[in-house]
Amino acid sequence: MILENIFNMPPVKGGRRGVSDADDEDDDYRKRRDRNNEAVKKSRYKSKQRTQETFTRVSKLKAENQMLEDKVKTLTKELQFLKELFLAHASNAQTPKLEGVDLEKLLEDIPDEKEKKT
Amino acid sequence: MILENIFNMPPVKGGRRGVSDADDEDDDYRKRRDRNNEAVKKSRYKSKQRTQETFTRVSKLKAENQMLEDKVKTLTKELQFLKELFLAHASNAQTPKLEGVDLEKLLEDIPDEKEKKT
DNA sequence: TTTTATTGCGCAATTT
DNA sequence: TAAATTGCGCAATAAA
Repeated sequence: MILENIFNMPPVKGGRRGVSDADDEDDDYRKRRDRNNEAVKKSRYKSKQRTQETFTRVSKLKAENQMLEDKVKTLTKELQFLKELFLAHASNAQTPKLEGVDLEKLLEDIPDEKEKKT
Repeated sequence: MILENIFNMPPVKGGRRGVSDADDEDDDYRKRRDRNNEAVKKSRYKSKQRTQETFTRVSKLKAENQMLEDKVKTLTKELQFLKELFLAHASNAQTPKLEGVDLEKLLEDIPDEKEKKT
């Protein structure tokens, strides 16, 4: 945690460190720098990928959301309709005012709880 | 588009460019570098902000989505129930099998198409 | 301790 | 001409 700089020693051209080392350490340094530079590229690439995916994710979720909202709207309307139908029938069993409606079609339109995504 | 380097001239210590310029240009250079460095920080900060917001966006959308799915599920069940009720009544008007159900409560539970977000 | 992964930062090229 | 972006390398340091 102190001043180790174990990884990289700045190119200290003037002022050798040990005694029996010519340019071996320089090569080592370069080698390490190059490897790190590669790692950096890799890391940044991954990062960009994630960001991109996140944006895509937002798009998908927005679309899914829209679909669900439409569905809720439709279901609500159908329920509203049935509700009125019921009330009418209940309050006046002898006057099937709405009885003539396309009940069959309505029942067909009822979603069967299919379409379950994630 | 060529090799202009209009913005920054690398610190060419040795080898003056003009003749009547001592370190004015160096100061200029520094000044420009510093300003650019600031701009860079600012830009990267904004970038991170956007990324962060995007992540937040995903979370919110996911939550909203979950809510909508639950709602659809509930509405579907209610419709399913009414559907059966209807069929029972239609096929056998004299045998109100399901008539005893908590119709009132059901009707109350019906969403009133409120809650319209964006 | 060594190696790889992340991150902040500055330079320069390029874009706006 | 200045500010905003972006690719890139260095070094510190976090994570393996």
